[in-house]
Amino acid sequence: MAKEITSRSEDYSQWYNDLVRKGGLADHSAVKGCMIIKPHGYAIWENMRDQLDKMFKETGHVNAYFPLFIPKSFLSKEAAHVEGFAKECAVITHYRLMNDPNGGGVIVDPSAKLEEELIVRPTSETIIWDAYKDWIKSYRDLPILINQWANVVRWEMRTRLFLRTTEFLWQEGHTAHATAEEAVIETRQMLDIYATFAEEFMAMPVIKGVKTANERFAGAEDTYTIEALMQDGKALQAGTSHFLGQNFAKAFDVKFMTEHNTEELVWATSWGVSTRLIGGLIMTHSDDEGLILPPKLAPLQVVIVPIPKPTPELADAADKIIKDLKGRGISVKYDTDERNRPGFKFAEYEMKGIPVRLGLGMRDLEQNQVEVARRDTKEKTSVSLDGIGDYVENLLADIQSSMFEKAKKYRDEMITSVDDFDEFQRVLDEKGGFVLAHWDGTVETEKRIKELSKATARCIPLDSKPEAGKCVLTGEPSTQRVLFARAY
RNA sequence: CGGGGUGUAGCGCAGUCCGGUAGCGCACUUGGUUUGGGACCAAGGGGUCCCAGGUUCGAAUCCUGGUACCCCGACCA
Repeated sequence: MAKEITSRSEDYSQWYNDLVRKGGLADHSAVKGCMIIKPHGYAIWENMRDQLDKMFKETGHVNAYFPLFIPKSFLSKEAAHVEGFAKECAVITHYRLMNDPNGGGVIVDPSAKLEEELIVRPTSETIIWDAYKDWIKSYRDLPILINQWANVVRWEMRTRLFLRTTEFLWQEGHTAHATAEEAVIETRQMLDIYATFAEEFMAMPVIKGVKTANERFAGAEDTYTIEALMQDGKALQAGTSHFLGQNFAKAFDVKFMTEHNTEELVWATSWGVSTRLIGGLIMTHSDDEGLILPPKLAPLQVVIVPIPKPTPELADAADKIIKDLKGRGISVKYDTDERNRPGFKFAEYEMKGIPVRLGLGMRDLEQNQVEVARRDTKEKTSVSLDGIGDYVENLLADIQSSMFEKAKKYRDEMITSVDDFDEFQRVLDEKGGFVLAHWDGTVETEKRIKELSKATARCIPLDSKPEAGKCVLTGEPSTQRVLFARAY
């Protein structure tokens, strides 16, 4: 009728687009590859942001803000970093417009050319380390544990709402340490925070691991990642935490005096997650009826729908429920909109992924009960109004955990160990998901595997045990299995 | 950046081949009847047909260029 969603089986990409658009999360904007994040989508981001921010602060981090524009010369100071980002930077060349003397609106004023061009940050390591150079003189100035919430721009060739947009919102942590050991601990700590956030709040199971050299962040010594699996069997890199070694300290000449009066280079980390997480959230849980949101991140957790329409009696009953739920910190709305009938509202709230719906009509009131519908399983039950608060509170917790369990069961079933390349290819083609395979550790083999199978090395899982074996492609010796998948 | 597709009312589309002054469904407005899973009847309102140029007496339709989005590849969070 009003809003049809393409089914996942028919066209997975179109299903995703339909959910983003019809679920009210985002729209395309007038600028290529950029999106308008609409209130429902932005509210999810705000919930993610607030929770992560809390976790960052609990571990001693503070927020700051560095500029959007970076002098072009900064980017070229770290060789690997330039290599990684040069191809996707937006460049500011002028600072003024003027009326077109030939008519036809405004043109760039050729006399307003910048002495040094500016780039729009694709990430902020360079401008931050240029500042750290002045901030860090002594071991007493360390560590610096700064995070910033910001937008960044990466001029990608192909974009998809939330998953890869030209401009996106994220947080980037940038820390400076006196020792390598401390920086590594920080890198791993932030990876753990991301994993905890993904699993406990997004209900999205992830595999923690370290990236292969080929997949590593430009300028990092080691890149740690959390990898999630989407319902179509493709992997999604959901967050990364980098041990940057002394690469940026060298590039920006950031040294400090130790307590032994020696001069040493500073050790660094950076770590980030972005609005891409929203794409991961959608593709982990949602179904053909619309979004399914975990209660801990849902902009609205409970909606009460009067049946067939609002009346004073129903309003009284709803008020009592609202008071009870709000006292428990549960967000709830009583839908008094008389333009639509209940059936329409049911479909609409299902589309938007509201975890719990309470259907309240006179028939229910006469029996002192309410109809409770959970979005994740679409189960409906009638529950006594006495103790409804306890029931809903428990139900939300149950939805949160069962969404995680369901996603984890699927993910675990989609991890396949393979020992020869035919099987490697066949599993990817017929089943999808993660493939655990031996690899000889060379970039050449990794690239060859990608060419042949479209699958990339996602990570070397942190919990993997050393295991002697032979590379799935070359037969060369290998000491452990690596996680491969086709990825977003 | 290559290949394919699409752009017409808020949304989804027909009309384009074969040029003649724009239509359907949903949504919207008004009135009425309805109401436990996307209500029904009636009467209305709403359009630079993506943009710019060209051909023509006349262009949504033909030609040229541009632009945006979608799908598939190469590059990436």
